[in-house]
Amino acid sequence: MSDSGIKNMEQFAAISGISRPTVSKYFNDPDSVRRSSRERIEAAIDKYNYRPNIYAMNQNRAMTKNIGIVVPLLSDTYFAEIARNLEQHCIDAGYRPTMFSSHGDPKFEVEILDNLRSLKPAGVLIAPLGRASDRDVLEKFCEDVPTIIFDSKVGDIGIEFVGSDNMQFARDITDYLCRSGEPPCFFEMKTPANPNAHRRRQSYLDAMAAFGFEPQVISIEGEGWAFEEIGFRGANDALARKLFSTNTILCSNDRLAIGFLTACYENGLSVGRSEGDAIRVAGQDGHRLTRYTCPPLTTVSHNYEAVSLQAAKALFAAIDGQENPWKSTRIEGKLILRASA
Amino acid sequence: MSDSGIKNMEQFAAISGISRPTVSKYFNDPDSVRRSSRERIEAAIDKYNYRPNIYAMNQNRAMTKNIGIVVPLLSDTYFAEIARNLEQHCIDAGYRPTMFSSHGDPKFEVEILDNLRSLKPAGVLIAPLGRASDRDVLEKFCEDVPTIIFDSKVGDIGIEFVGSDNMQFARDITDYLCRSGEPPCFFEMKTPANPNAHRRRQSYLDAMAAFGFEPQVISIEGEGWAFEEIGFRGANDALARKLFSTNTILCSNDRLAIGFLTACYENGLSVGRSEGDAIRVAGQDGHRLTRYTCPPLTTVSHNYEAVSLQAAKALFAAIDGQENPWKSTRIEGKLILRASA
DNA sequence: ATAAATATTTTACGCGCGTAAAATATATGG
DNA sequence: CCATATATTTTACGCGCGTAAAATATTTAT
Repeated sequence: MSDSGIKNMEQFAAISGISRPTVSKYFNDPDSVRRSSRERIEAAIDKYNYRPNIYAMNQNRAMTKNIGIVVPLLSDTYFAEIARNLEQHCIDAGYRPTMFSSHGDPKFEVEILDNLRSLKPAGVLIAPLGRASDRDVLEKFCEDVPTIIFDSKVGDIGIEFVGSDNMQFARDITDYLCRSGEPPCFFEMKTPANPNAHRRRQSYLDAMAAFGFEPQVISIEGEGWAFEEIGFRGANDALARKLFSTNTILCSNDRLAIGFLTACYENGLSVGRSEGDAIRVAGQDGHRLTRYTCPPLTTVSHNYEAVSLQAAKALFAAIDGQENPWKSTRIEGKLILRASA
Repeated sequence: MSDSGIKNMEQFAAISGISRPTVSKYFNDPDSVRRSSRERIEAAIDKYNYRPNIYAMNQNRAMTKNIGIVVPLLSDTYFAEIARNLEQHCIDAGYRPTMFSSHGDPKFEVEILDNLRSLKPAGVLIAPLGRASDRDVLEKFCEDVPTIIFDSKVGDIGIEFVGSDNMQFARDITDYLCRSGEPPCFFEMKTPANPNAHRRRQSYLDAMAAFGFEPQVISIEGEGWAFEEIGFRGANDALARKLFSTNTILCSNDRLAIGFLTACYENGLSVGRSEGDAIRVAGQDGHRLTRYTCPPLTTVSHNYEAVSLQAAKALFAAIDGQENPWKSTRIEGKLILRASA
């Protein structure tokens, strides 16, 4: 019960006693052939376990069922989670998703886009690197292939943009922190990889201004994607230098916050919102593990499901030929109150 | 500067003034054509930005440069990390790796293997689901495609097996824990997804016997891959029922340990090896974030680099035609002492 | 039962490229 | 400058499959 010598559809059709094109039709839609043909083909499949070559199939197809999903870094849990969601939606809708990671490198991003053309995808869902992306290449790609941009907006290209409302994230959590204790200092990377970081900072500044509080932004050094380590070092340094003017820290993202918590722990600072606690720490993103930090981290979670569903549906609609005007959707996150703040 | 109407190598060759097969040769090895031809081709590439279709290329190639990398779950950081390593080795060696995730589902694993045949890979690196895998399908696949099995051994199939020495992991850390304090209880899932869990338990039992200590295994309920949650609930339950006979817990893996730490925190148990601490907790795997738990987690880390390098090299050798007898390599992990134990 | 309408299968060609074998161009030796 | 050896390029065909258009089978109407 495996590939018993049958190497292609030609041979398979021969032993089935049916012409190859009919077999081809069967694989594209089993109901498109006569019942008798179908039964003979299925009997042969059971017997020889034949499967058509998916790449050859797509070679001369008018429209493939392929969908490319591209994210900056699959090892980042946020992207892994959203990519996983998108993948599932594609599968449920009968598409064949393939995932690609740019590894945080614009060169890879361009290469992936080039390779994607070979796949002849019906559509593509991409979270661009952001400011590091080769904008011209991206734009040209969007002209040629139905593409949804998600997470980081890059101009008004593609079918539409879907992402989280990062300004709302920072606004809501700043608001909460201001009302429940000392106003927060904002803790971020000086040169963030993702453009959303800038929106969060700006929104923090706006929210603080609305409250009439003096904002304080601590921008730490660090390159790359090892955010926990960067946050840990930055926090150690900032704590040693007593840089924080209040006892409340809002981190630009959860991974920085995780590093921050570790620094607090090692400096003997008890984190939390209770009487005896020395410092409050909050993050943003709704990272999987924030429920399991010590203490559990207060954060604003992306609405992963809504973002991925909106992006997927928009792509499917475009593939189905619907011509909608370009639009940008930013979905609200949800404040998750835990012990850390 | 993008695809300016040129849709295939035929057209590209025409405007370059060179025959298509020569262009084909160029893309397979730029030095295999006359310098003058090469220059004309490269000028045309600059001008029209043409790239051959990678899937059509592989259609009738004697040997592709494709390598498939298959893991049970890309969202698990251990697999994400090892897959990332493997991917890099493949790229460095001039291969084209493609990553696949079985999503913990044997059906997907079989489907991936089917699709992989369409890719005509030069070789495959796969971490099977383990006991859930369809063994017959796997075995048949290994007969047809040069395959290295890593992480979980399934029979003696494939070119060779490379994994971590899980028995050494549990032995060494049990040894350490016994020497540095009370002997550990073993905390694990009752029905682990990965067969290595059984090796770790057995090795714990052996090590305890060697010391003459009474072993204690706490096997908790829980299905799926949400290990932190499973560990958290199991720990809460076990702590409430005072199931642990000593103050030291060795978790079967780091993700369970992360959940365990959270349970300790919420139960007011201070974790660590200092005088005033109530409990010691250790994990196994060397999960990325164990450095940033509170307290940082003592664990045994996989030698990711050695495992992935050995697996990749073995595959490359097999692809190059070297006929080595089947072998199994288990690479030692490294004890990482931190504050939790 | 027969002609017309409809469903299904075949024929014939194409997709984008690799690759042996044949043809041609360049290099080497005298 | 010509013959032979060698480096390159072309010719011709194949890979595994999709898809219009033509051919055939089946169903429906009369």
